[in-house]
Amino acid sequence: MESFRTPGQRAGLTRAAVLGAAQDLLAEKGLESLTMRALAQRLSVAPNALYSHVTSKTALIDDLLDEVLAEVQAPAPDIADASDGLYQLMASTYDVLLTHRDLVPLYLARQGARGSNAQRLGTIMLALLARVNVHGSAASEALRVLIVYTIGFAAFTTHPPLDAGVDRPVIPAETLNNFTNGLRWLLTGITQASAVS
Amino acid sequence: MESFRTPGQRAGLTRAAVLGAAQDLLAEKGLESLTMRALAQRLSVAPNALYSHVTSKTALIDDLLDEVLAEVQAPAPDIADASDGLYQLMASTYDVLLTHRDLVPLYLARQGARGSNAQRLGTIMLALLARVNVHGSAASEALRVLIVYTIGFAAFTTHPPLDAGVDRPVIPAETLNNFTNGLRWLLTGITQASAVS
DNA sequence: AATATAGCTGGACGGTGTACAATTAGCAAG
DNA sequence: CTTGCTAATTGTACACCGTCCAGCTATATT
Repeated sequence: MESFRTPGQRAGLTRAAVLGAAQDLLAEKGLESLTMRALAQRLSVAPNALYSHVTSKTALIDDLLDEVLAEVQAPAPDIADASDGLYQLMASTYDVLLTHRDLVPLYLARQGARGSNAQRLGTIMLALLARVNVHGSAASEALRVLIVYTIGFAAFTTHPPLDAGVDRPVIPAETLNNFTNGLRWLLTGITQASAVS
Repeated sequence: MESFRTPGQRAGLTRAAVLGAAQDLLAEKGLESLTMRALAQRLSVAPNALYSHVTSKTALIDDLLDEVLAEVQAPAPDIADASDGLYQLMASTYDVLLTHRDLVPLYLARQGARGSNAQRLGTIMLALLARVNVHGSAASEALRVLIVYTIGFAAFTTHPPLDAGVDRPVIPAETLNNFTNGLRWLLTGITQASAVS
């Protein structure tokens, strides 16, 4: 509990170590417990020490969000069926989000992470959309719809939904079907719309 | 700035007054400024006084969320075209959400408000879904998809999206089109799926 | 070897939500 | 008309939060 170091002595912290510990703490104790003080304690360090490696808690979380997005498996932009590529990408995103349940509300509260990984995924999505003849503003619209839907659905999956009293047991596999169904609806809608215009 | 009342003297607070002031404060100063102390000051009352009418800040916000949902204009359950009824309901919800921008992130972070108004809307939606031959678990799935999509889209509308660098000006009318397009995709998907099964 | 830099600690500041005890206004009952 | 109970309100305070500032010193730079 007490301090082992006197001022001036180093603890060998790294920015990566801080991010990693934050991710662990989040996974173990949940979002509410992710506090700068708790994080510092886990690293056996004074709370202020963190600010040598992270400019603010907000920035820390932003980095966390983008770091998670690195796990998303994106299909090659030249995949045979572009529409299928979009499907795979969103499905993988959904999957990744479910393995980091506590972060999901943050994606929403903040806004979908402008980090480099997010940009990478965005670019791939736009490329795929272009291959199904969706360009310009229509493309960014479709992009938005897909992202919204995926993150939103993850939010409703991870945290208990409202349920207007129908059937009780929320089976994960069912929920996955639920997600993929809606996703397909959106994708057919997007591609059909481009066929008309 | 100072206290006009001595302990024991009443201020005539009501639960409704507290909720109302909270809503005003939110609209005027934004989410960050909605603090128990600020709320108390606006009502010329000590911060603790609020706890005679509200059990916690969380509960207060929950009530706020549900109160806003009362503004949603729901179509009569026996509207001619049930699918159109769903469309109108979600469109109205989207509209209401946009007039309370600061609450939107809260709907997501928390989870869609289990209050009485939310239940009322849920029931109506299920009734409409039944009329387009969607029942049981499929119905609650569809319900979830529609809610997720609407709230999620509102979130991306109110708070600046990420934008992978295409076109700049985010015209509200365009965004509305964006929303209604996706909504139609979902609705056709939902109804078509029921036609198959 | 001298000096700058950057990591760390101690301590503090201003903010938050909220519990506790003491006061007293308003109302019901005698 | 008095008495007493309940519930609204205040003052005070606690524990916690994110973060700034000043000092110390191990390390990198010159």
